[in-house]
Amino acid sequence: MRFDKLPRSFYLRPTLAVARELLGKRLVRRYRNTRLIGIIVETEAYCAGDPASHSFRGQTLRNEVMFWKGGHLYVYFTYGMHFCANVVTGERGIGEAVLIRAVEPVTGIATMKKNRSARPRDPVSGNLTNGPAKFCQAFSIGRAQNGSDLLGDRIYLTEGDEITRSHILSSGRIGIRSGLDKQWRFYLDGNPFVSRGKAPAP
DNA sequence: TGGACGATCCCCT
DNA sequence: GGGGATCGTCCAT
Repeated sequence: MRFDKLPRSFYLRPTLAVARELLGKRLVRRYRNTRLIGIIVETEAYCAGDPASHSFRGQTLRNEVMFWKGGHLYVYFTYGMHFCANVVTGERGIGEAVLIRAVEPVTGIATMKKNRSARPRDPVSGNLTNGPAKFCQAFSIGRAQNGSDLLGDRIYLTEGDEITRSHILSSGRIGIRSGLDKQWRFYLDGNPFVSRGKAPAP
């Protein structure tokens, strides 16, 4: 197989390294006898001691999965209507994760469009997965996927094409009110599937 | 038990 | 560029 599944050891490393190196990796979602695949093009890191992180005030029922061992999927519900998906990093009990903010659709685009077409406006491919909640909707990721093991067969990550380090940019994270000084958002320079979210001024 | 708010998105002006 | 949708979660009464 050309694109091998990422091993557990990939996730058990410093969160910022994982956030950067997730760029270019392929996310595979088995869904109704088909396969949805996207290349990760934008991530954000949420670390221990970080006031912007859900884990900052300790473990609760909601953020429990964030404290699991690296290589699990933490899915949360927000704004009364959206889901966002994170890759848990580090050892059990740490509480760190990487938010998947955008992917480039590769396989199963027709299904992604269908999943996104609950909205009246016809989604075009550039508007399918260029935001954390859009990606979850296109890939049909919701509450049932919270806690998924990324070393399983339903949702997992694989190697991708090599990404040149100089093609990776960083910025402040989007949509948060604290931790604005941290340049913990990573994305591929010039990739059209990166979200158009407004980054806080540096 | 209540209220404030959120790691967003979409539509309108 | 601004506001509304919409509800689970958490913390303060």
